[in-house]
Amino acid sequence: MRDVAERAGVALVTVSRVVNGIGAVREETADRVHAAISEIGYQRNEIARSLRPGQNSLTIGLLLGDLTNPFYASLAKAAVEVMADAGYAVLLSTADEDPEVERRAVGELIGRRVAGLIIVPDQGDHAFLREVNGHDQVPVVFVDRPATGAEADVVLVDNEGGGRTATQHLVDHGHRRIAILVAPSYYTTGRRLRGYRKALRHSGIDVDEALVVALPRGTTEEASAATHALLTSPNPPTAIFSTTSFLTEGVLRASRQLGAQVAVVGFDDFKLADMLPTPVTVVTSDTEELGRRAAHLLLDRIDGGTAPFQRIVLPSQLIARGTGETAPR
Amino acid sequence: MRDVAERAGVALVTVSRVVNGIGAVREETADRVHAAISEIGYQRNEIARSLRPGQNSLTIGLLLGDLTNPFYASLAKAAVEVMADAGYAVLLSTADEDPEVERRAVGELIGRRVAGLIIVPDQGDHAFLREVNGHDQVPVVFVDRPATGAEADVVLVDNEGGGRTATQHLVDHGHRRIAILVAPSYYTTGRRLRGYRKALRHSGIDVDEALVVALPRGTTEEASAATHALLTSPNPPTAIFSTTSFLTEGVLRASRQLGAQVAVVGFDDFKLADMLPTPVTVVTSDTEELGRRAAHLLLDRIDGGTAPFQRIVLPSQLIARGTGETAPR
DNA sequence: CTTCATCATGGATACGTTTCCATAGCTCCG
DNA sequence: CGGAGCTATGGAAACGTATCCATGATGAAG
Repeated sequence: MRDVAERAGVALVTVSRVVNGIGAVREETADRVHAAISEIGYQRNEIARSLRPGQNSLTIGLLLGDLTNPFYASLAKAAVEVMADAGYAVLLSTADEDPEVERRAVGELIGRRVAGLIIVPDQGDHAFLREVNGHDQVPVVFVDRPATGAEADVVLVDNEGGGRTATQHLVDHGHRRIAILVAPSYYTTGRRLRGYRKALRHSGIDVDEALVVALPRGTTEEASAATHALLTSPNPPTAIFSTTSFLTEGVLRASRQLGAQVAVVGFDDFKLADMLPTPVTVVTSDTEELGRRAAHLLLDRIDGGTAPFQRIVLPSQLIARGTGETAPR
Repeated sequence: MRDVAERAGVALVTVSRVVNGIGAVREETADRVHAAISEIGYQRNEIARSLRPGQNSLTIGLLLGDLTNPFYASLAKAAVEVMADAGYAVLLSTADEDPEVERRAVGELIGRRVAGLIIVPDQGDHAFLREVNGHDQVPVVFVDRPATGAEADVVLVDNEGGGRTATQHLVDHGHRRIAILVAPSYYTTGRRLRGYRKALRHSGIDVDEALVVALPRGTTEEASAATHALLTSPNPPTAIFSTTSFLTEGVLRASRQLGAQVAVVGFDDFKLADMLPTPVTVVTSDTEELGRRAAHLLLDRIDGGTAPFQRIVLPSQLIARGTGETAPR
């Protein structure tokens, strides 16, 4: 900028004014400045700019899990879109369900003076946010799961309702022995399990705890193995509710391998679900909307919004495609 | 930092020294500073830090297309991983194949003084990089496609080789009338088409230009419609090479709808390809490796690497699963 | 005892902006 | 014709950090 000023024969202030289009500058002077700018190839330094008091960095931090998971990818897509429209850049950071990594990542982002944070929190305690967040607390929005030990806006999916819908759907098609696969470390699958229990109780069916299968890591392989075990057991279930798209994949692989005729409903839709030999029935919600809502919530906070913390719950809906509509046998 | 200094009763310099662990500071003094730091909740301001001369921002820009596309998602995942390990943060920006948006996005990133850029360029001219890039040219690495009008390192997939392999595979299984679906605006599909032509010529088969189908936008729907048209034509092909995973999906949908027995090989693998009624044969390459290589190339440049521009081509390989091995009929 | 090296600490400066305040010239009005 | 108000411009300060240089104290070596 100094070079530009020198070249145009004006003071720094004048260049600043021209660049920002603020204040009175004679047209001829402005032209000279513009000429100098394009000759030099000058571009305003946003970093120096954001250093000034009262000026935020126009950058937010987005902290989530493995982008290879379409759920996170849609989330990121939507958030980046909304933020870009609002003039914000997005610092992307991934913490694969590791509390320590997450903590450090938050520190890095705060250190870069992001104006806000969108976090998909893992199950660890998030009280650390208060300390690491420094004096002028940066606004935070949690997505997909609330965080323990920290108060903030949060955008969720109706996990319990979805779990109930999925289970009820199977009951409605005559199933009584319905297994559920859960990844215990996830908040979401816990709520889905609760919906499962409620649906069964509501239908007067006792929950057979042998059919509630906890998968420590929540991987496709675990789900596959668990399904195999369930279906080859003496008293197998006639239906399975898998609470994650990864788990659903495992269930499908195992049941195909066994040639079993088990009904399946999965939580979360996935690509090509309708193209499989038997199209897959799922309960789904609008992941991109999740990201958009979170982004807007964050923007409100950044703009000084002082309303009480919100808890937005997006609806989930069932898409019947085939695997969920087979009768027990 | 000033507050910390005041509270600890020392000068700014001393705090800086303690924070960075550089220079001689009496242990007792350092303890006092540390105490003040945690009392105040101080966190070093990376922005101010990067403002200093000679210090880069430890941030890079990643500019690519829709994250919902698994290809971009894996790329981003790998790049973020490598960069995080090297202590860099990643500014994520998406420009959906729109040259004007891309140009502005690059400007934004440069304005934020990224230390380097990883770009998946669209087909437009990239000479603008030179001007927008300012005086001290920020290093750039292109991924998946080279950019016209700009010299830089680039990491590619062996598109031509992959196209040739895919086509040859179909020829080897007895096919003579092989259609190809191409999105003309993409650099990649153009090279795959070239491989297709070479394979056919090599086998002494004349290319029937009616079987070379250009899809203006490259969407699944277009591919579906084109496949329908091909298969219901008087002289239909017995095999289809679809040059993109989106196109492959369209081909599969249309051929299933028609109940047609057409052989299919797709470029790029996709999830559940092995779970479809007839598992899908694809040519694939390691997308994450693409991102990793790009990241490392960029890090080398940021560290002042001055080697001539590299052009890395990753191999592609065929995975036979079923749709590519059916005989013509 | 003097000189010199070393240690611990501090002051000033620069990075690139923008905001606040100041100044000079001009116009308009009483 | 003098001052008020406006226009166009410029100077100085501040944001938070790290580096360069300086200073005083302490101890060691001669």
